[in-house]
Amino acid sequence: MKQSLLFTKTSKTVSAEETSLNAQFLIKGGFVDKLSAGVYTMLPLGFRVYKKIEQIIREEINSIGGQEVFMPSLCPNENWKKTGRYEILADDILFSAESKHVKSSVLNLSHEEVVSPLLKKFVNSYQDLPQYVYHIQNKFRGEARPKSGILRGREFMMKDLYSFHATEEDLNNYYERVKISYKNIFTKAGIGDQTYLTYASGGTFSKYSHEFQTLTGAGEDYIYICDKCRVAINREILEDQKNKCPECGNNKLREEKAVEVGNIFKLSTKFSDPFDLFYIDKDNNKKAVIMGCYGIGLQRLMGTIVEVSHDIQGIIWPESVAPYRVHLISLKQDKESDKIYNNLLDAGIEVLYDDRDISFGAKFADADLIGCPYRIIVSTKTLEQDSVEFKKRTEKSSELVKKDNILKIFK
RNA sequence: CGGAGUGUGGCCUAGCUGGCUAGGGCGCAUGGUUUGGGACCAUGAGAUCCAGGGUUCGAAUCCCUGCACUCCGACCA
Repeated sequence: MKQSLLFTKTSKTVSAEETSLNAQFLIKGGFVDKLSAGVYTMLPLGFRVYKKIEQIIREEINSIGGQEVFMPSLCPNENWKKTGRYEILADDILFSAESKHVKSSVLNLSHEEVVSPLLKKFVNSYQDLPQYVYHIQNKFRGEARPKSGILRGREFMMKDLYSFHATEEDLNNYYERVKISYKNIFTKAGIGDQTYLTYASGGTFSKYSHEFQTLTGAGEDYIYICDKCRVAINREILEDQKNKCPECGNNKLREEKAVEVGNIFKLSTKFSDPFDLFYIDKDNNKKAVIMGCYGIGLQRLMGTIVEVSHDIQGIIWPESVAPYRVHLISLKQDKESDKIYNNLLDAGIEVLYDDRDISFGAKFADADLIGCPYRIIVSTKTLEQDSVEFKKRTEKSSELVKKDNILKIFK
C-alpha cells in the first residue's frame, strides 16, 4: 500500500482527555476513529490488524472443531424473556431495537438466545452431539461507562463459541481443549508471556469459570498469580479460595492488575432448558443438552496488545498482527524505491510504502508510531552503496543490506 | 448509577475574576528555499465559542437546564 493513497493520516496530537494509552496510539496512528464513547470505526490500518487477530482466532477455533456461522444482531425479545435475561438486563446494558414496524427486538449482547434455538432445529439424538458452533460478530452492550480506549466498548466484535454435549464429562473434556486453544491464540497474538489462565467465579454450575488475564496497568481486574503453576485467581474469588493457588495450594501469590482478554464458562443446561434443547440417549431417554460458552473480545485483544507492546514513540506490533510486515521508506523520490516496493509485493510480502513527499523526520516518526516490525529505508546514501537500510522496530540499530538480498531477509 | 472535570475553525489548544475585528500550534491552499529524526519563510482560506434559556449596556467568559466526552468508584450476564 502506498502511504500517499491512504485516506487517513497520522496526527501529532490527541485530545488531552484521551488518557488511555491504547486510544492515544491507535488514534494518532490512524488505526481507529472514535465515533462516540465506546464506539469506534476500524480504519484501514486498524482493520488490517483486526483481521489478522480474527484469522488467528478462526484458525485456532477451527482446529478444535469449531463450525463458523454468522448469527444476527437483531433478536426478538421473546427469546430473551424465555431465558429470564430480559428482565435482568433490559433496564441495564441490553439495547432495545425498535422501528415503526418492529416493537420488540433487542441487539444481542451475547448469542445464547440465538444459538440454542438454532441447535434445537438440528439436534435430536446423542448421535448429533457434540457440536461446536461459533461466530465472530458484533456485540452491543450499553455500558454505563465505556473506558480505556477500545478495551471496553458499547459495540465490539466478539468471537463467541458455544459447545453442546450429551454429558458433563464430554463438556469437561472439551473445556480443557478450549483452554489449550486459547493459550495458543494469545501466544500467537504476541501476549502469551503476559497472559495467565485465571480462576474466576463460576456462577451456579461449576465451582470456577476461567478467564485469560493479561498483565497491564490498563486492566480493571486484580489477579493473584502463582508463579509455580503459572495460573492466577481473580480477586473476586480470593476469599473463597483462602488466598491459595487452586492447583498447588501455594499461598505466596502476587497481586497484579490485568485485563480479561478471554473467558470460558460452563453453562450446564441454563440455556438448553428454556429452549427445550434436548437429545434422546441410547436408552431412549430425553435429556437436556449440556452447554459451554467461550468468548474473546477482538477490539479488547487488539487494545491489550498495544498496552503490552509499545515504547514512547509508538506501537510495536507483534509480527503476527502487524498491519504490514514491512514499512518501506523512501527518502528520495526515486524509481529505485518503486522498484523495491514492487519486488516486495511480487514476493508476497505485505508492505506499507511511504512514498509521500514529506521530510524524512516525519516519515521516521510515523513509522515508529505505526509500528510495523521491519523497516527498509531507501536513500541516496544507501543507493550509492547499492543497498538499503534494514531495521527492526524492536531494535535501535540498523544494517545495510544489498538491494539484491532484500528478499532473502524475509525467507 | 454516585462523585469530579471538560466541551472554542478539520485536529490540539489559549482566553474563563464579563469589555474592541476570539489568539496560537498542527493540518490545508499558493509561491519560494530545504532534504537522514516530526524543516523554514511569505501569503491565504477556514469559527453557529456543544445546545437552549437567563442575567447584563455588553457573554466564549456569570447563572439555570439539557446533551456529549474523560477520569475515580459501583456494575460487568
